[in-house]
Amino acid sequence: MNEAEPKVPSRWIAHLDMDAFYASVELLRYPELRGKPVVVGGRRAHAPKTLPDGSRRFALLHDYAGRGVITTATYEARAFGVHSGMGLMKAAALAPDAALLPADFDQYRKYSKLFKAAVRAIAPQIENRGIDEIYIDLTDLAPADDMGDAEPHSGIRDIAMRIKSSVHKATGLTCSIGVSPNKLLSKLCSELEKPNGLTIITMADVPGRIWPLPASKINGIGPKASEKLASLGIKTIGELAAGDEVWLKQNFGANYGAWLHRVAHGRDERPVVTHSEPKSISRETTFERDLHARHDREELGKLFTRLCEQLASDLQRKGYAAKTIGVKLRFDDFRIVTRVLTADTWIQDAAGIRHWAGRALKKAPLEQKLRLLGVRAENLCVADALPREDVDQEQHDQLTLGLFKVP
DNA sequence: TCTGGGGTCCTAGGACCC
DNA sequence: TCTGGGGTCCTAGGACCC
Repeated sequence: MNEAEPKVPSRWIAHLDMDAFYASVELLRYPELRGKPVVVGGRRAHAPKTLPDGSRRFALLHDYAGRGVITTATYEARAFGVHSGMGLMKAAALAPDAALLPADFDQYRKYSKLFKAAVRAIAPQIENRGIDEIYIDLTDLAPADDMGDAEPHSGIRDIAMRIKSSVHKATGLTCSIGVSPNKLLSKLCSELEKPNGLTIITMADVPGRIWPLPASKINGIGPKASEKLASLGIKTIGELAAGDEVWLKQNFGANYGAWLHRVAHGRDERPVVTHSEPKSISRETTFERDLHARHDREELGKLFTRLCEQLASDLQRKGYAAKTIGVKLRFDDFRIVTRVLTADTWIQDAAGIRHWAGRALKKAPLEQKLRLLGVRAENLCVADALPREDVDQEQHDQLTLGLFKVP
């Protein structure tokens, strides 16, 4: 911390993370599962059944067969070593008796709106980071004498406690909050006392509380970068901070190397962005079994058309038209290929998406069996800002378009 | 029996225009 | 005739995040 800090006004930024969000929402519905290992994931088939006596029967992890992954696990389930992203089949070997619930995104969106509204009523400067996380700029709410490194930040602690209590009152759910001068540090420290935690740090705490953490905890240092860092003898954020900036740039490129050096010292000037427009909207599906473009042509054709219809409905519901349509394929060996095409009109309807996605698909190699098919709309614009005649509404003949014909 | 679905951002090469 | 920038758009892939 010998280098001069950038001359920016000091800020108080909070990162709020709902505790085991999806699983916790499910426990509100099924309180009898409280205290037990529960995982959320997979598809519809395993919804709980209500018995004649009113009690409920839950699917267990060891009964699962398929390609699903864990979306969230309760802390009781995590104790068995399962975690989000893990395949359900693998998780079943670790925690066979854990209850398995299907994800119910409508319900999670409802609780997401509730907790965000509760926070907004106290602190309106909110940046969405997905369904269960937000950044909050508390700078304007902080007492003037609470800025800087002076302890104990009682004013900012009061505000954070009020937010936590308001979220709990609105949803019955707990969250963890980290507060610091920037988004990077707040994200790191919101995790330090999970669940139901509150952690406040300043730049002076970086060596003591941040440097001992693994470098992979930093948002933006994923599996690849972590592995490369480890191969260079760097495991912790402190070791990264001790690395020479020129050396980091040589190993990771000018941009990423400079960024690594900055974040290791806890520096981050990114603002809290309270509004943004989507850049792309997509739909994709992993098949129950791998499919071949030729042998399973009929089945693929139906799936392909359905994805296009779902995407069109998403676009229209959200009020966007797209100029670029793409497809995504995942082969049986997990290799991913994408192909996109930019149209000469704005596209919003299923037939238009099907037409351009079909043309994009023709550019892709299709010898290998497929595991996943996806359709994506990019280059979006707000549809009602467009002259009506610029939106392509003509009905394309689905029988003659695309590779996967529909019977 | 490995490994979902929805996103963002960055890089890099080629086309094309001035 | 040859050499050469810069800028923008399009495309493909990949890392990363929730």
